[in-house]
Amino acid sequence: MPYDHRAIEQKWQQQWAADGLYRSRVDWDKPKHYALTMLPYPSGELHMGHWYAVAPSDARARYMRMKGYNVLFPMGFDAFGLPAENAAIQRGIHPPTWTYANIDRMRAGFKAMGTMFDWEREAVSCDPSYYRWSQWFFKKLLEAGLAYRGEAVVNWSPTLQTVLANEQVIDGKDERTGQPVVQKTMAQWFYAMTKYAQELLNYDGLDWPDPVRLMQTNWIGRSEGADVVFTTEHGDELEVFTTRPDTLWGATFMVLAPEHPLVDSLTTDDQRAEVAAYKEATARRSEVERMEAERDKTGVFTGGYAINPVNDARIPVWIADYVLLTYGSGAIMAVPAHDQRDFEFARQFGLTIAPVIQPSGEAPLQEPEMTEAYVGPGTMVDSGPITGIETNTEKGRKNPSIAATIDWLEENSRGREAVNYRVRDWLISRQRYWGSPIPVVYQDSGDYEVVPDEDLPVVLPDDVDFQQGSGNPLNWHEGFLNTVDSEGEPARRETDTLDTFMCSSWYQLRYLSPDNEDAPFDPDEAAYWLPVDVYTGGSEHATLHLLYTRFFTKALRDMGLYDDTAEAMRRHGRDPDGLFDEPMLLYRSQGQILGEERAGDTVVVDGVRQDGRVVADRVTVNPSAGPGDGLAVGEIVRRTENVLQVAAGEEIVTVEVPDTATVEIPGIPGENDVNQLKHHLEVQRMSKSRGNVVDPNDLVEQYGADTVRTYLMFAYDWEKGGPWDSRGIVGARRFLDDVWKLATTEYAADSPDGESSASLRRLVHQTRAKVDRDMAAFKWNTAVAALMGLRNELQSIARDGSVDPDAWTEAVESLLLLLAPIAPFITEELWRARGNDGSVHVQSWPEADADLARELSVTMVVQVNGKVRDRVEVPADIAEDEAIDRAMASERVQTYLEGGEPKKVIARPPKLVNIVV
RNA sequence: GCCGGGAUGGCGGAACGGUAGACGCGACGGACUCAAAAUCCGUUGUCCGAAAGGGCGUGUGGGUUCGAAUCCCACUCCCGGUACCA
Repeated sequence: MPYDHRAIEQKWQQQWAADGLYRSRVDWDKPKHYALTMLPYPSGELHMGHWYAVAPSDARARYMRMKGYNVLFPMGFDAFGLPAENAAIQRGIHPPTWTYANIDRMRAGFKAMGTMFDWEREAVSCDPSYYRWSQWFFKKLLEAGLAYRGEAVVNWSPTLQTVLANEQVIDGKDERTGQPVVQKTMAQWFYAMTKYAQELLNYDGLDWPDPVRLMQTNWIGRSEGADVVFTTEHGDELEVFTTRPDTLWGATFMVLAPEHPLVDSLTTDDQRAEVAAYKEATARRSEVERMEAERDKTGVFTGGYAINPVNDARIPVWIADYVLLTYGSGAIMAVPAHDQRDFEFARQFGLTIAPVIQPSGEAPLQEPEMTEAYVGPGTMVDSGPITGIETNTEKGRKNPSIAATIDWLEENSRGREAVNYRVRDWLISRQRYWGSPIPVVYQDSGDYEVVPDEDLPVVLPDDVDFQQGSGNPLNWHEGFLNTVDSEGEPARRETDTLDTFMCSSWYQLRYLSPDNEDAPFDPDEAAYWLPVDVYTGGSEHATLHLLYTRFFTKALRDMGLYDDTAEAMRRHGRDPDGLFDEPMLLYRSQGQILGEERAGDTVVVDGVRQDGRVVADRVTVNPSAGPGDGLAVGEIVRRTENVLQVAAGEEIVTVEVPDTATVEIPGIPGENDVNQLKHHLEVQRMSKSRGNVVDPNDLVEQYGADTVRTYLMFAYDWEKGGPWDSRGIVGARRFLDDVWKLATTEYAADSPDGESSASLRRLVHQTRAKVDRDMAAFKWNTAVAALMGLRNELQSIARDGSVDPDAWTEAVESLLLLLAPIAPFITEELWRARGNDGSVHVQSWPEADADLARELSVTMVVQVNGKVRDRVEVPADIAEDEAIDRAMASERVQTYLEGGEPKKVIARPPKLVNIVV
């Protein structure tokens, strides 16, 4: 009976559904395990990246189930977002139509993948029954003072009169029209995430990868220092945050962000034109560009002055784009002698540089000889009350000069100790249609009111017209816009929608009771399942999504939204203390599957040169063509629609291929067109626009889902990812073919012997231990490799019949059980075909017996000066003396010793002895 | 720019500071076959050597150590994030 993956996978998909094998229900008598993997955006079909993320997570959930846990492993869809609107605009498909069709395809894909998702717990974020609660949470946050209306800049396209996503802006221009984009300030909604900045720095009790914690810690960016109040000449207060208040006496100018509110009043009439021009230029730059330290410093003098509160010095106020309004107070005091960026700025514009630290034991700093800012330790000079105090490189109060300055500032009411965070409040407004409406109405007075609970959700209207204008169609949907406030007075609805990160900040709660109409989640379910025990997802989410969801959990806790859950926990004897501080206890991230590298076609182009490019009338694919065979000859390195970039020798030639041109591709029969020309692909992220997508459906059809799962888990270090290789998959299929044969062929014990049987049992129990360890640690590739190793051994035993039947059966059934989480279909079929009762997936995990796994003899390496010179078989429990004797007895070692005594011997029995001569 | 990660045979990848290259792909040789595919058996880092054996070898340059792919310092290139892609 051959291995027919199509029949088997169909059969078990249906049988499992019919048996309800993957329903997960609260059972207080069993330990729970909430396994969660990031919900996908429904972009179309499942692609290789989804398989790579989800199949191992599914294997992990199955493993935990076999380990005896009651496992909850749900799936849903993060269904609001930009691509649906793009489809609407470009192809005229309505966002919900497009989205729900994609969800149907992807759900079917996950079933074909063999996942153990409990589909009765599915949650879809664009469904009104879901976003009703997103809106409700917004209300709660607003009532708790954690949501507020503020101002923020957006990418504004003056041509389209619309707000663009960062992704839609390429090099300061709109990607579709090529027209410039400017930064524009708008009133928008925020969550006060900075209130939780300090708590978010704490990872106690969390098993999260160090790099993720580091990135989040850096993202939050805590710095200690002081707030110091300067005054303008008009008497306006101008507060700055500084980490080096001790250098206040060296502040020779101030720099404000160009958007700072005091810029206009500070600017003198002669500087007004220049300042206005600079502000406009800044509006065209992105934040990343502004922060590039390598760039030449730019800036403009406002003409205004400020008074330094420590010495009443009158210092000029400049504006420069390297100061951001979003960090600190949007203004800095500049100490060019001791800050490199300020130093460069001062040199660029000829501003005063005044050293206030003298390095210890070095020549004193002197102007104008300084070539860079001095940031080392020393003694404070020319600094009024703190002159003579030592300074080191410590931050905050640990630095004596800073501590002294803070004390002085506070005593004299000129400033105070302060902590500043780089992290900003969470901007949740999106000027988009395809998102959850923000449940707010605006009265004629300009005041706003929240929509009452009984009117939630504010439903997103279906009848919108994307063609009528550009941007958010809610802006001119009269039926949506016009409403009344609580007094029955006319009011206008908020047309901004919620950031989709908000939907994904609480979805783990909705899975607990997706149909609940009374609350976002059922406290009785939550009491059992929360918190998430294992979370998996892409490393690209390390800062944004993972910080947002941590913030959200803490906010919910503080708003008392877990109180009922805690109560239910107590009823069941579970201590709720600390269980609502963090959403996910353990997190692991997987890498990305990149596209397969591919050479482009070598083409011969004939046509005419025109405006620096070639307009082709004939393009012929010819791998052996050389220079001179046509107007342009070479590999296609890039193709965008009908424009080719051809690498003709050193030069890249742009070739336009009009409809009238002839395209000849010898490998493809019939009439050819420009779309069939292959261009060079680098190893890079798979995406439709790059044309390097590998469709898993084709592979499932050809090899089966089990093979695709096994291959994806085998071929990469899961946390790293790597480029797709279409050839390697046959190895995974061969492995499953071999497993099939081993489990279905009658074993003939022709010449059983005790030693071979014990040796096989040793390997089986070593493999059990290895796979157990690897699966616990998400090391899928080495787990599969260990199973392949067992396969190899069983194949050789099948040939010589050297073990007794019991040892054989134990080995084969161990192989099936250990493989079950990875390849659920074939193992289920084989398990039952061998006459076992019940599903392989509800069996107990085959635990290793340490005694049976213990190795009796070991190959000991004998090194001379760290180089391997001999190997000897020794008992695994060999003593150190004995190991050294055995090593010294080696003839090979003796030739290196040349009769002398070793200088030193390092013994690490039973693996190694190193003899130094 | 800034933050985080990575680099090991022809390829994907293994290796508690202790035998570098497990496992797989590919390639090569052989068996089976009229032949091919599939399958099975074997070889496969590289150089010198008939062999025994030896030299070299984990992105680059230095360092620590009896011993470094692994730890430290400096660099190069690649990937992810950079707050409106999700």
